[in-house]
Amino acid sequence: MSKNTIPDSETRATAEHAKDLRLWLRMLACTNLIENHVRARLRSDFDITLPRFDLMSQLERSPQGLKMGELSKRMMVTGGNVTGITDQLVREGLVVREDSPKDRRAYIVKLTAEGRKSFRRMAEAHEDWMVGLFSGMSETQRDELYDLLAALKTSAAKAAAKR
Amino acid sequence: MSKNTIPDSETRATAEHAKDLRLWLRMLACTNLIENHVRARLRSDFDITLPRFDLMSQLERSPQGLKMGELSKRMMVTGGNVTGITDQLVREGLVVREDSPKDRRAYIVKLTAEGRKSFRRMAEAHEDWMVGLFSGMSETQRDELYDLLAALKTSAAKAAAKR
DNA sequence: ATGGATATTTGCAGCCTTAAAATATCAAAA
DNA sequence: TTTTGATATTTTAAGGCTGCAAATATCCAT
Repeated sequence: MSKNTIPDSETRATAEHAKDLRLWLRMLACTNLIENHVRARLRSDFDITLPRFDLMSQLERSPQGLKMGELSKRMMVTGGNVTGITDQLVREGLVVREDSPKDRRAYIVKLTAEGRKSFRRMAEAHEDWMVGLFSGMSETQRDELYDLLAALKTSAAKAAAKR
Repeated sequence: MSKNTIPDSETRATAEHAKDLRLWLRMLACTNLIENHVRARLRSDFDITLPRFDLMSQLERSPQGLKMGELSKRMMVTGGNVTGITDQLVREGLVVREDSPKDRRAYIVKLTAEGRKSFRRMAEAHEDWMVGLFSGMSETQRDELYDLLAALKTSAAKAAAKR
């Protein structure tokens, strides 16, 4: 009997294995749910895509502007990618590329006045959506989740770095 | 003084607002980190994309097969999409479309023997990656995270449904 | 001045996505 | 039985994001 109540290390390892997978799948489902919702609303309400919103969001946090490479790093996408997204935003008059005074190879991307105004409006709505999406959780739960995600970020970053 | 230590409801609401946003951004960062890692490894190790892997994963969990519409619902993507992904997998001999005996409009998609074999191999590696990515968290932390995500899923699903 | 990094852009090819129109079939009402 | 409205799926078309590799331009240390 005790042989079955206390799983051997092999069984135990497999069970832990499956648990991590379920954990990930649940997390992915949550994120997709929220992300899809946000994408849809950004499109329907503001006619903008998530990557473009993200880029503007990075710039808003760095009023002095960011180099393309910095954007690439922060957004975790390749450089060629940032070029395309930036092009589009420039076309729409929401951001500008300025020559870097220090480095003639580099551009510094900044929000335009209109871009800043536009972003603020979207960010406000975005925050409201978030409040709504998380409103079913208690403040304690949200705080705990926030802390656990910090632990996860550390763990995953470390593991992803190897290899 | 006490005027500053106890924020009025306006300030408080704004602070809570910002917290939800930060929580989401952190969650998104975590998910992207893991997802990008998984995508990269699926591609480099098995030459497959995440959506295709996901579709096979759904089928593995439903050995009796699934209709296109069910796949669409479970994967949270549009129907036209499932068609494309399925086409590709059929071309590679990993899944088959069988006519539904009940409903002549519908197909039932199933893994082929090769598809099942192929998926099992990938799933094993996938699980190992997960174990690695979560290994920096204690079992307690992972359990807590799992439960909190359940709460989030409920909360977000409810909020997303409105509208 | 030379050679090796660095910052970006470009072009390519693949994939995913939505949206709307087209097919085919089902199921129930008239 | 015919009609009609819903359902299941595909097709088509247009738009965007993505990574990767090659091409440019510039920087910096030797």
